[in-house]
Amino acid sequence: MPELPEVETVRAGLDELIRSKKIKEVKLYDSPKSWPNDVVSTDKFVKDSSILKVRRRAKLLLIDLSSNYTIAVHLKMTGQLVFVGEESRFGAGHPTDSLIHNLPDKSTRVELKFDDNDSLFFNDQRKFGWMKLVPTPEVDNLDFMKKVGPEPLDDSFTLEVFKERLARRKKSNIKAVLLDQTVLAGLGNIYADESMWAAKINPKLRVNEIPDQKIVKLYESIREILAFSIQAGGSTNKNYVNAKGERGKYLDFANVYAREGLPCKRCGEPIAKFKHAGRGTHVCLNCQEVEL
DNA sequence: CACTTGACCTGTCCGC
DNA sequence: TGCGGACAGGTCAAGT
Repeated sequence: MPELPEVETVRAGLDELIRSKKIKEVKLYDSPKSWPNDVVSTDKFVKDSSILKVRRRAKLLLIDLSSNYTIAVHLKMTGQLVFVGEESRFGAGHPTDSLIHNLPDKSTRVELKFDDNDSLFFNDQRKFGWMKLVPTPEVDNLDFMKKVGPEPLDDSFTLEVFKERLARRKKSNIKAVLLDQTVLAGLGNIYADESMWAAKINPKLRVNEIPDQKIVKLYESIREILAFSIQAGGSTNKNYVNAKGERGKYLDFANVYAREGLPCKRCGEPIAKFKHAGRGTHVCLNCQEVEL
């Protein structure tokens, strides 16, 4: 999925598109057997309630309902939340770069139907994602919410906070640490690689092997890159789309992710890709001083 | 304990 | 064209 900028883009789009709409019906397209996650069913706390607002914490979307319940949605790798309204159904104003043409499709798991006949589709090709219904006051008590690290774009996320979080994992590999949601919320494979390139950090180093001045640069880079990507509507590599079914444009500006073999934008050496911390990892061997 | 690996699924792409 | 294997943006549980 979707990392922080993608989830935030979906959140902002959804909040605008579905806020105050009333849910008329919840339709499940997948049998519980093939999708054993905890699903929103035609529960009385969903049907006939209205959308109050759409929130985000880390990579989790929280759709607050007037019933005082919240639909929590995790998109994982391939989840999509796509709104289909009057305009997209009948062509006028249909986004030109929409990747979504006809819904429901093969990957549709859940449809929320609103009383004005607009719909919100939850699609998920790989079925890793989930939706669950939680009483709104209990959202903050979810294990996930208690464990997850700070929001990197919050004002309260200072350089000192970042250093504190990293200090918990001094001997660990920096890439694994950046991907660890309990250290810091929201980074995934794309933005971890992009941030380390910006700070000229070798992803193979342990946290305590990185000079302080590069940690400072990493802190700034993470915030700048995430903010920039939100402006660009996130990254679409394969599946990701926003709430209107449109692609994100961040990868047009990416420095390393999905650029294997292309020249580094700083030094011109070709970008390399290798497996590290269990993930495809993109670096400039020269700028980041990486030995394969 | 802390870190690494495999599993969850489906689709796509690459090499033979 | 067909088939097997590797890989894909995330997160757990299980194993070392």
